[in-house]
Amino acid sequence: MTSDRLTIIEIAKQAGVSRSTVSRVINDDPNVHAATRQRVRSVMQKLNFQPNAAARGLAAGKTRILGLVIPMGVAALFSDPYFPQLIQGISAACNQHDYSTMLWLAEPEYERRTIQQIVSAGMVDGVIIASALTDDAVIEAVRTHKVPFVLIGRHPVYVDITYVDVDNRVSARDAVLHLIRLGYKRVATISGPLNMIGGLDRLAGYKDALKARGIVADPNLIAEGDFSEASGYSTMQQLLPQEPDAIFVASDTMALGAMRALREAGKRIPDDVAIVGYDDMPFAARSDPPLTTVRQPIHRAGFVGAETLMELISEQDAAPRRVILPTELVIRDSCGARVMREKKMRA
Amino acid sequence: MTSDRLTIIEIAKQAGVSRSTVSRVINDDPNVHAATRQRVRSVMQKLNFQPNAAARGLAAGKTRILGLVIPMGVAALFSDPYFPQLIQGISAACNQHDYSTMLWLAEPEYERRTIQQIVSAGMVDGVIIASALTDDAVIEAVRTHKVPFVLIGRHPVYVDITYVDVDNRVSARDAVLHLIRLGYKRVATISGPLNMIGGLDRLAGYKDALKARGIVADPNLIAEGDFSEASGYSTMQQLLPQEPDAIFVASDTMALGAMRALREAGKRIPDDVAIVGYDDMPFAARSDPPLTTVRQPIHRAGFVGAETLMELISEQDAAPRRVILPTELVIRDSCGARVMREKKMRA
DNA sequence: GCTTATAATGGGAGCGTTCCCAATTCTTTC
DNA sequence: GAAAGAATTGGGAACGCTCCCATTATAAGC
Repeated sequence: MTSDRLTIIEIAKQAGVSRSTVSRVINDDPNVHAATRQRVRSVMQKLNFQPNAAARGLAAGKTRILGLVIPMGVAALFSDPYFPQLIQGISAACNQHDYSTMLWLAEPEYERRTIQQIVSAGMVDGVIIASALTDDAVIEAVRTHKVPFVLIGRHPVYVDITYVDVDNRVSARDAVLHLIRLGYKRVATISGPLNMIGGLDRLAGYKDALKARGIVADPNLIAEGDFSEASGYSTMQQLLPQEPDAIFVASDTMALGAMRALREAGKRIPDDVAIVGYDDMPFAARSDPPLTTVRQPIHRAGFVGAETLMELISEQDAAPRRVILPTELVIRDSCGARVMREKKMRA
Repeated sequence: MTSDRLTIIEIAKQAGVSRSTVSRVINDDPNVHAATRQRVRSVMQKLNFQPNAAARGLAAGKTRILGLVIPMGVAALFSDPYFPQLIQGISAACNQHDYSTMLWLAEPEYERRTIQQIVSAGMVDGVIIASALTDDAVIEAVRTHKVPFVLIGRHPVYVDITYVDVDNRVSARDAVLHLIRLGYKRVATISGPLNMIGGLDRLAGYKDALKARGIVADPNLIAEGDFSEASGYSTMQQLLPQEPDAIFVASDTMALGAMRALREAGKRIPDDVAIVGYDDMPFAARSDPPLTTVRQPIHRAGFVGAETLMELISEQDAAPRRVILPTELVIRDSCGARVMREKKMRA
């Protein structure tokens, strides 16, 4: 029974070299003769050898694993395709750079243990924190433990943190300006949760737009949702008595809910109430009517976030980075722009 | 600078015991005096000690990490809430049992490397394979390498494999029988991809139902989709000339597409064409009209799958397990059952 | 051709745990 | 109160790799 685990030593033996040389080949050390490298490689290939991850991690102090932490405070996000897209981006970057992804959904009850594990068990070389609340405990923890990390979404307070984000504020402002330009007079908004930076920034953008046009923001036209369809629905109902003629909704999922409420109230979209969403989720193009929305590159954010984290890991004392990804206002039917243009052309 | 990493030895020193005893406490070995255990525990707590994962993994040969492998052949699944729910279930089980989750989205190009890594780098103690194609290479690999694994969804060929699934066939049959009982004469189906066991089984269930009622299946009323909204849409268009009066769609996401096609064709649901979906995704209850569908417990499947895998890991030579989770036909408006009942009551 | 620099290689010493066996300390029993 | 057994504890030897330094082979320079 020679079914011992395959180790670097066996490879060394078969290739006629030492442990060290095999290790060098594995780690792409340039100080190996080309012929030797080739020989070692082919032995590894032949035996289907894969170096033991735990041993490498222990010896080198690096695991080549990135942690993805998703605080589950806002479970709503998990019921739409936001996270799948983000995860795909991260995973693609990991595959490309020979990293793996560890996933932690931080449910509140387990959070303390989880956090400890993340920061001090040495399981991961760094972590990506997605859509954290503004006062997230995980951020605090990785910060004090000096674990490399990047946020998906900027941080409202700390300025020395690396993050990947879109310009929520400016893109929201532009979306609202689009509505104003189309002639709507009472533009309302359903914001995201205001304990998340994205929610906060998009609301600020909404206000910026009004101010830019000299319009005084009416607090009755502003309501807070939680990114879920249900909240879009109920919040829209609550807003209806204020008779808005247009509404900027901080996520497509909520926009769907809002449209459902409008439909039930007998309002036509965009004729009675125009609507603009945010995200450009796959379903936005297929809703009835198709939703005008702000497209943000979620997959790309995950990809870039992971790559940025890898850079942070390899450079010690790397300076914090801020990556802002571009957005795009996708004009479909729900904002009324098309209808109006057609009318104008007919006239 | 005594900023050396905190190890078991420091804990031992401060608690006045040996390495071994600390290790015993960490691993809940009963052979430790209660008082000693207490003392060690409090020192660990005070210093916020977390044993090094790589070292444990190396020494014990166990990582307490489960791998979740999602072959990305069917990317469609990733754009609806199926995976988020599944992942949440798995993650919840892991949290509860002190495991972590490693995530691999197996993109075809990287698959070989990824597979090797999964099976022979010792990163994980076992793997969960979700929605694999029927001839998946990953399954082959974990099988020959004797890595414990469970499938989400049964395997069409191997019978000695542990899996968690719902009874796709029977539940699909019941859904179709429901339509037949309501009096529909030309019941069509949009199946899932036929290289996935779920797609296969649900189609078989459809045929079972027809046969049970002595109806000869009309191949023109059967069309294959790929679980995506777009495929639901185009497949429905293709089916329309056959003039079905009801349709069983193998996923809610496809059902959404089918409804869009029907709407565009001027068909009323359920009056002109009744429709039944599968999954009971969150959006099914809110579609227009609300979708009658087969509810399957996705979150629970993930949870149970993870727990089952943990059992497999701890018992050597465990016998394969087959877990079948219950489904439920959720009757809403799209199948016409309510409308009919109301009509009947009025009469 | 001999010295010196340089490219390749080898081997010892960890990395932080667990596991096993031996040693010690309590208990129990007669 | 001594012997035997059980409960508790300690320490050496892995686990499979990387890292550093020493050594050997090769190339370059005069």
